Amino acid sequence: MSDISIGRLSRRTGVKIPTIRYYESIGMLDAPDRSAGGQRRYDASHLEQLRFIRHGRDLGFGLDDLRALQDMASRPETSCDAADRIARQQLADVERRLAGLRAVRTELKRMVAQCSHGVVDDCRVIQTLSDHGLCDGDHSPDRTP
Amino acid sequence: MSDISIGRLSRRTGVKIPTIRYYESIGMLDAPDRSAGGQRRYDASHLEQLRFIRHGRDLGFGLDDLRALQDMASRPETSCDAADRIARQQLADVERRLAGLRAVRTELKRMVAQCSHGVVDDCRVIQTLSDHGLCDGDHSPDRTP
DNA sequence: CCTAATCCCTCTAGCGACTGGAGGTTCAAG
DNA sequence: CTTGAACCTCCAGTCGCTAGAGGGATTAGG
Repeated sequence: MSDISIGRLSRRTGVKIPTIRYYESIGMLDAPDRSAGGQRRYDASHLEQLRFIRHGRDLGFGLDDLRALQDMASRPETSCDAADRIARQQLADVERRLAGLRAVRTELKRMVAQCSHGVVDDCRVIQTLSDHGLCDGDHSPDRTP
Repeated sequence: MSDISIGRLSRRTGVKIPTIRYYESIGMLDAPDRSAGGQRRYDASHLEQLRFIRHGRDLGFGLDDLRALQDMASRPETSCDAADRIARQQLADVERRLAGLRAVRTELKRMVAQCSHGVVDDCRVIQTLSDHGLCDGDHSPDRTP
């Protein structure tokens, strides 16, 4: 109905053009109709769908989770327990990462504060990296797998 | 001198075996001597080097940064300004991500708290994802690029 | 109607930082 | 000397994009 080009859709959602095509290629976003010349023509429903994905990504959900949530959204009479579970999981994950990042920040701050701005041999930044014993040692990895 | 096998090195540093080999392949970790049969034999200096990398990774430094820091560590009489800059940058990055994650946590909490545990059509989790207007809207993306 | 500028197409390959598996070799204890 | 654990190489896959090459489509202006 609205006949939106991919560039326009990109501007309206803040999702880059290659990313939109990528989402289509992995089945996250419905394939739109094409113009006579083969260009993608989106409508309001795609806009909505892509905003859903974008918002979910911003909140840190993985594409698999979003697929599941999208799926639920399309069946409004089913129970939302699964959605709730996914969101709670995500929240727990975010809390975990926050805790890790806070510990990391603490150590980075100490490193930076103690740097004497002299020579590498006296530099707290490099000393700390070389010897974990110099720091509290209870900062968990930030790896976000 | 110490003749450490890769498995032992892995256990001592908490770095997985394939990761150790990967580090060697990209030139992050010095290639060790080999046994007569071609197996890697590490010594104390590798242990130290790998702990340096491990600790840096735990603090969220990228491998390129760590390469630079390692390089500096090996030239103790040079100025540590560059090291300081890298660490400050990393700290700024961590602060940015903390801010993003906190915003994300806030919205996730609201989503979860308002879920009525009924049917998808009334589920705040899915409603929020569908319509960004329902939330404050100022949570920045968590993408960690 | 024609042209130029802008947009869009597919396809392939790459990023960072690993992780895992297949299929084969070596080491160390008994 | 045998056995089983540990090691080797090579390749492919993960996640979520992102970029570039080499072309075709669309659209606004003249």
